[in-house]
Amino acid sequence: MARGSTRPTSRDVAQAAGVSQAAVSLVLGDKWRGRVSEPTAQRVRDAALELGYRPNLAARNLRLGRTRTVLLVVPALTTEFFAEVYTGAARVAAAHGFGVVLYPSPEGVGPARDPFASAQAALDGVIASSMAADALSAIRGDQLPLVMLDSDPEGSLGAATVNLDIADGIHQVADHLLALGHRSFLHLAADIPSWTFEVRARELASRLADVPGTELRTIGAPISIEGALRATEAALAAPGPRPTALVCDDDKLAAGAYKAIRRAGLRVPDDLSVTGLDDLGLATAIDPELTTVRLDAEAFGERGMHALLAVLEGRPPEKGDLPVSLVVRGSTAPPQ
Amino acid sequence: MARGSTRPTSRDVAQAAGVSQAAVSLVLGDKWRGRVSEPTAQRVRDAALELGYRPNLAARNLRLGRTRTVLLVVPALTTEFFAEVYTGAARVAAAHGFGVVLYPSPEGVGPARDPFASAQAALDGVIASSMAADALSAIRGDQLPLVMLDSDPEGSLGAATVNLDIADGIHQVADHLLALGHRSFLHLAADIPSWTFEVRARELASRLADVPGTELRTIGAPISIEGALRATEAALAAPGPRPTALVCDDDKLAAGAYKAIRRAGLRVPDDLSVTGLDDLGLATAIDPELTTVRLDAEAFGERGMHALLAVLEGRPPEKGDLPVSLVVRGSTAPPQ
DNA sequence: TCCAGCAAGTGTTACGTATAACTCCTGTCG
DNA sequence: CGACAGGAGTTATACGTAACACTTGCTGGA
Repeated sequence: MARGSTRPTSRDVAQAAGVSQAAVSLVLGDKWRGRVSEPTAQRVRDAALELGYRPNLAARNLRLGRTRTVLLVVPALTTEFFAEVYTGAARVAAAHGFGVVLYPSPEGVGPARDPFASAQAALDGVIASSMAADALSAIRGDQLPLVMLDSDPEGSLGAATVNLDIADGIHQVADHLLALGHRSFLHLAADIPSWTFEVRARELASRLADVPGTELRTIGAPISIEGALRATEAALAAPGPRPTALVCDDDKLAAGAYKAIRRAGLRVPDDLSVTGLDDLGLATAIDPELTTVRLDAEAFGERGMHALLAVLEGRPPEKGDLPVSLVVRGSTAPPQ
Repeated sequence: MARGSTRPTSRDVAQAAGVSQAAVSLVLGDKWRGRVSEPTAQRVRDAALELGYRPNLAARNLRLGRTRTVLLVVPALTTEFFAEVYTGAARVAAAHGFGVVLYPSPEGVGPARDPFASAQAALDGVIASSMAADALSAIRGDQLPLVMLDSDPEGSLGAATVNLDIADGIHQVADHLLALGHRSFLHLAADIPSWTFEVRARELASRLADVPGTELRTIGAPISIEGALRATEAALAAPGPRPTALVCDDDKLAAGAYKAIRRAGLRVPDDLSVTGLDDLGLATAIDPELTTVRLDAEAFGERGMHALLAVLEGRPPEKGDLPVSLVVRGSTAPPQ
């Protein structure tokens, strides 16, 4: 608490305005129509302003048994993707009188340990990315209303899920590369266990399986430029015919792959076409600009918050995946 | 709160263990040495585990008058810089039993409006980046202990400040470019009003003023790849001799400048040397890799949290700026 | 023998708020 | 003229926790 004097309470305001504490609560809680006269209400408001009164949230939360605060559990914020998810969620939340507290999994890769020890705030609900899924047990233990982002709709133990249509995105990537004439593919996969990445692998393999004469190899890498660089370098140094198309699980991996390709003395897209997924700012910062799948992160966050509000009010959350779209840029071309 | 049954309280645990609520509080609060016998304490712990008891934080906060939670106010998390600041701050906080709640200024550029309406958590203190300085008035109004990051040590109204030695970083950049033989400079400045950017402009100008025959022009841009691209394009299209060195306020601006330079048919570093500041992952994702100033964001966050803890305990915070270092890569070379 | 001192607890209270239940007063209608 | 409806408040209480002050039984020293 502040040094020196203590913060004014509703009782202090009441005394200053010459009314009871209950009247202050009524007026400031906007529930005074027909209970307090207008002049008195004004006196209370003036006194509150004068004293710089701020309600004690701990007391209010205790009294009401709810906090109007929700937790957003995300992997580390090393790209703007989850920052935008937060923006969308926070906007919707604010419109409904809720606040959003962010819990970024500390090291980016490892799962969140105990979001409730760290985010000391008491919570009404949780929105969690499947990339931080290990927090799930603690959350379920608390019986908190839960919405999962990009998570297996079947395996989420009844929690509501909000998903991007990643499968469709991967299909579009595959179709685009196939149409260009590519037949030999390398998949640079994120080596984080998460449903969203499983979908990429499954859908890519399934789409290519429909086309006779295609080849698909897969390598894993941690989601970082360094990690992708090393994995791609190793793959390019491997014996055998070089693939002509490199499908990356996200834009950051693609940026790392670019570096490996340059170091190997090859060029994008002449020697190797590359695709990403996310459409971060990074996608247009690298040269050539990256063909990638655009995800609407803000809409994702909005939808997540809407779903959580629905759960909190006992309504069924909206169904259906969020659409994504392929953005074709300079990193893909027909094989030589 | 959870649907169905209500959460167990310390009184429920007491009843299950056959002791008083006070005993439960003592045992679980780890203050029972010499007050409760070991067997009884164990019974209480078992009962708590059995019932899945979690203390009600609102009640605890109300009782104790503090929350062991601090707020970190940052500009939007569109780069990993503030994500790392958070990581550092959260690590130190956790070691002292504190939690950190993040308040990212919604739109990235605009200042935070009311961090306390959104971050509903009750707070013991605040760490704020100077880039979100408009929140200051609300914070001061609440008399909350405050630490400012990268803020004017003189003008911060007595709040503790923790700064990176940006001035030294800019000096190193200037000296490096001068040593290479550059005399005609362009400064791509972030057009956000913030002390940290004022320092860059001031120190660059002052260093160049020491060397006769140097020229310095400045252009402003919003901190985004698009913004930097447009500003740099305009500058390159301007009449008069082209500068040979482009000093950017941060790496993101440098990435945008790269694009403008490519579009103008020029090359880095042959036609134009470019420098950044931050040493984000982006710095090595672009080609050629960027000469930039490395900031230790995690150490920055740690230092910020240490300073806040010091303020909370009435100790004087550690003085002195955090060192930075120039990282020379491929984007700088002697002028042709 | 008696009291001090300690272990092992229990009873009670306060934190600041929101609200249900109550009181008092004034004007109006049957 | 009496009763009653509503306006304008007030009083009292509970939310769950932490901690202060107290009790009880026992042991050991004078």
